[in-house]
Amino acid sequence: MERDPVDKLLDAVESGKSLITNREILHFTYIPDTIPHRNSEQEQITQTLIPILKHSRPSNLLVYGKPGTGKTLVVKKILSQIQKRVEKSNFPIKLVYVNSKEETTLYGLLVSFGRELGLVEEKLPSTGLAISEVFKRLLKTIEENHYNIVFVIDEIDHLVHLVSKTGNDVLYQLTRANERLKKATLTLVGISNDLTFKERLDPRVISSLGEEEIVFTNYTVEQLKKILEDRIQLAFIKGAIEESAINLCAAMAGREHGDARRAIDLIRVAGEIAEREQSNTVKEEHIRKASQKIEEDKETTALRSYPLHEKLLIIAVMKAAGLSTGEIYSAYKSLCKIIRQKELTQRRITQMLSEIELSGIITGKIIHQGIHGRTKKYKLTISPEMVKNTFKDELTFEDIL
DNA sequence: ATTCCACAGGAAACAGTGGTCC
DNA sequence: GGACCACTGTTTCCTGTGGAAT
Repeated sequence: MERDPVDKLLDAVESGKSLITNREILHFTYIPDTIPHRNSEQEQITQTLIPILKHSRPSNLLVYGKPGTGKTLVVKKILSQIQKRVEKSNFPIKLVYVNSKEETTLYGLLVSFGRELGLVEEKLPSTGLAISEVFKRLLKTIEENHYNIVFVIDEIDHLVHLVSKTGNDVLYQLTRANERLKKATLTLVGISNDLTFKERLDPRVISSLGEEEIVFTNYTVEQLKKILEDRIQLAFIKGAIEESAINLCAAMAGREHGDARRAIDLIRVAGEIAEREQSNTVKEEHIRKASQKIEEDKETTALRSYPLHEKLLIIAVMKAAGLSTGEIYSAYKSLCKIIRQKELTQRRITQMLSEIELSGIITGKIIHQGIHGRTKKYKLTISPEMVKNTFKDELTFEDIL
């Protein structure tokens, strides 16, 4: 009698033991008691913030570092420690943490700042007001409550990008807010992934925001390995991961500017794959598979999240691989005709192409063809099958794939 | 030495949405 | 109910460009 294949599989999975004992620890946001290899940075940051405890205004602070170097974790940890110290005193310190990437607009960023200060919808509506009005209300609340604010702006480079688009000088006003506050203070802590973003800043802002700067250097492969070992000890059963796998994992993450988040992600996914394959240990091949899976997942989510015309354009590039903008534009126009969509102008399409190029799904190369003009030739960096598979469920594209 | 192609990509303006305020 | 605001996605208009062809 042949056994049911599903049953067989389920039996096998049940009898195989789990390699991972605590998944929570395999997420980067899990904060261990100590953050490894960042003692000097922690000390520096604490130094600059100490004036708060002495009831005076500390320097504004800029923290730099590539993704996954632990910047945000360190800042959050220190601030919560400071807050604990002053909790019982009658000297209120308020910590406000805002991530610029989570807000699409400048307005939204200021509003979420206001919400943290306890301004409700009626006092600070989330649309409709002038930005200067929002600002006025924020300062009024701070002043009235005699708050001492530490305003942490994560990914401040993104904020600078937003500001430069609208031409508003909110950052400047923030850095000078103390001149308008009499019974309260405002300290800014900016966190940035981009070491060059200062160049795009108004020089008046740099002088006050960049009073103190702290750089988080990239983790070395050895440090990554130590971090991994710490987490593995907590999250995997003993001996579940082969030494060579840890080495490979640290090396792969180290190659990408020492990103600890990526290293931990890699080991987690590798563990899951190994479990599914009912392997007793996590081996090098699992790390490799994990790396590939993470890449592919990133690509499919990116593809899915594009709006209609961008998707059409990606399909057009797929069909007209290696062709010039003009040819891609005609391909796109005929696709529009088939699915009865109004086509956009060529100017908009060139813009979209460069936006998609930024995400890495397509690459473009400028070609000078003499009398045949200048153009940019695009091609997909991912496999056409990937595009087809991702889009095949969408009814709109039924006729064109 | 000029000309001239086929776009790239900047700047500005505009339409539409969803809101406040008085 | 009209003036005003922020913001997005778009169109319109424009200037610039490297090198094959002349």
